[in-house]
Amino acid sequence: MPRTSSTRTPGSAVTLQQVATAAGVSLATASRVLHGSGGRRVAEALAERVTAAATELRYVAHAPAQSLARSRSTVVGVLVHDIADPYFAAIAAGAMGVAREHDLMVLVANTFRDPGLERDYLARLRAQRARAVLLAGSAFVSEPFAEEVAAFADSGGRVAAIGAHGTGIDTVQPDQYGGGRVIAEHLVALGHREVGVITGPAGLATVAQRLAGFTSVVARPHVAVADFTREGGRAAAHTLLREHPAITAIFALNDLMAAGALAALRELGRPVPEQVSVAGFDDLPVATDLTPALTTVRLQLSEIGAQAMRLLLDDEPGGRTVPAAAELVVRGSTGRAAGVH
Amino acid sequence: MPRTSSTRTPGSAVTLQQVATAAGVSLATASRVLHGSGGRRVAEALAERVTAAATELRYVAHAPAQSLARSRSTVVGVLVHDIADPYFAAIAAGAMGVAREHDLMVLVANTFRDPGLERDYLARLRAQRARAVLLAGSAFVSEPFAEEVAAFADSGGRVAAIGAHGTGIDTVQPDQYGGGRVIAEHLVALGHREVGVITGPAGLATVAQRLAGFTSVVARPHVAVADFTREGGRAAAHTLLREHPAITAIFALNDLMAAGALAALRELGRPVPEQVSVAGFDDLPVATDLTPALTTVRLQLSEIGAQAMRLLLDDEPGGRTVPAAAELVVRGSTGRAAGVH
DNA sequence: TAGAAGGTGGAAAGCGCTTTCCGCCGTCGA
DNA sequence: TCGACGGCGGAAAGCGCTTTCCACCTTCTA
Repeated sequence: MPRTSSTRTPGSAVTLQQVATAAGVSLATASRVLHGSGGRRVAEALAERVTAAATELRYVAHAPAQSLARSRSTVVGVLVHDIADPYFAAIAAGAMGVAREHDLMVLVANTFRDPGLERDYLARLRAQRARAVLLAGSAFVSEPFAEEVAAFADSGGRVAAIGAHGTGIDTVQPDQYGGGRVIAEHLVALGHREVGVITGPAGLATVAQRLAGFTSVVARPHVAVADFTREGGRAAAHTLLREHPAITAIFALNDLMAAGALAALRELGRPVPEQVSVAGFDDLPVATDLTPALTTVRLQLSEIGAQAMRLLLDDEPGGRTVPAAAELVVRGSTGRAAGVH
Repeated sequence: MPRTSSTRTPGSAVTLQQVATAAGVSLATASRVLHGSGGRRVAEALAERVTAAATELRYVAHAPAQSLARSRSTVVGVLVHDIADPYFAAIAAGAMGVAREHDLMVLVANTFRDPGLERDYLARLRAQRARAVLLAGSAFVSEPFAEEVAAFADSGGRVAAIGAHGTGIDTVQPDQYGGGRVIAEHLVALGHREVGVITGPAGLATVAQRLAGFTSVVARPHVAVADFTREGGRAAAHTLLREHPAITAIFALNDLMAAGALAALRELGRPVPEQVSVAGFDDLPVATDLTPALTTVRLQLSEIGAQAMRLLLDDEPGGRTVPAAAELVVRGSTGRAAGVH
């Protein structure tokens, strides 16, 4: 009888049957003691023997078998474009905190911004019978993806998203529009009239919303498209300043690109904010460490991720929308427009 | 007969039996066609009927059932202290890239630096029958944790770690010692004699190694302990400068703390590097955006994560050690010691 | 004192797959 | 012409759990 951990056969895990045998009870009893969801009690004496045996043997339940028998798993999925992007990392961390309160494990699907992979991962999350999936990347609004989302929901999983998404699913809606607007108002109040905007890839919902908020105040900014990375922002800033030398302010649609824009201005020897003001969006931790510190819009990303996970896990009917604030944070990178007194 | 996706009963997923019935073949045949690992072929005509039915019904295999039957799962675990920390995010991203090449999903366990949680997650990863687990956090060298690692390996899972770890498991070893040494040499070459070091929590292997490398050159630096965060670094820098005003250089054991140290120096109005030089470790993306840009030690984190995942997934025997380079990157934050000409 | 009611342990039937057998059929060699 | 053999589809036995159902043993009540 394998009693101590040193005598267990390596390579084969301990089963509940072994625990039951070691404790001298039936399989059913052992199951009731250790995972007692049958809603039944077991006599104290037996229960103790079982837990003792389980501890002794280092037993942990075979999760796949459990999922099969209970037809519900203990994993949830989080779909992100790129976990190395601090924006997604913060959301994921918030979501994970809540998941852990519910004793769930988090399967992170890193799509590398590939729509095909996005679908694929969603299908695999369905295969895993993940209880829920959080679409953290502002997904491309493609037909096949929407179908895959529907299939996931059909098979009994819950879906929530950050930002705008189709019908029926829960969403946490950061006030992207309001954030864009408040940055624009801030720049206008400082006297800026020639303004450049560095946007991200078209088709991303967040991009459209932030931009719409901004243009609701500044009707016709000069626009350059970049790919939501620091390098993209740097290149776009160069382009913008070359083609429109009169620009006195640049609004980058996220902080990463704003960091790139600051780098570009440094390279050009144009002082910030004396000659050109720069603003970002997200308020990533890096914003305070830039020079000058970045004026931006604060999204409480970790809390947003947590909130989305809460929506996924309470058992209310779906289709809800929870707003999340976007708050202007003024730091040193914006100032009065050159020539305005 | 539920033929189209619109007539499927919601809430209950499609099973292989349903696909088989729809295709007019047996369960076994359907299994062979769709997941054909039995090493057997099926006649063309039948195979086509089966795949057609599967597509039609949007069938995806029940992964837990598959894991149970095959007694091997398609998930791997990655254990990190905090996914929101760019250090771990980069490692995780690298690991995920390789996992995806192998068609594996990644379960990310965020331990929030809690040793208890670390153990707990490892047990749950074992419960999931994760094929392998990557210990990305330089784990606390605690006895119970080591036991849990052994239990995981015993039950047939592979284990790899970044940085120093017990026996038998694969490890990727960034040259922490060498990195610490090279920073020290750099500072000494610049004439610094009074040097402060901001270390992390004792018990972290990386901390010990980086520090050891450093002190192999600078025997007795002034040491302040912080908790590996920007705020910790900032506070520690203040302490260091208050207690040892003669310090002309600060080495923070990671870039996050170095960013904090730079902030502290800004607050004190001490110019960097004219009065005080600052160096970090890791070369996170933020390093180039600090002012002045940070002198640091480059670790190719993403590649390190990828390499570790490769070790986990090839089928070579374990216990290997793969070194990873640590390369000095000199930027603007270090300069000649004040008073040295 | 007997019968009902309530509590507790165990046997067994799945959960959705994989995979080993088994048996059928057609082909080929002697 | 007949037996051996190879190829391929299907039946069925698990994989490790959960949970229903049944049997048994105590109480408690009339």
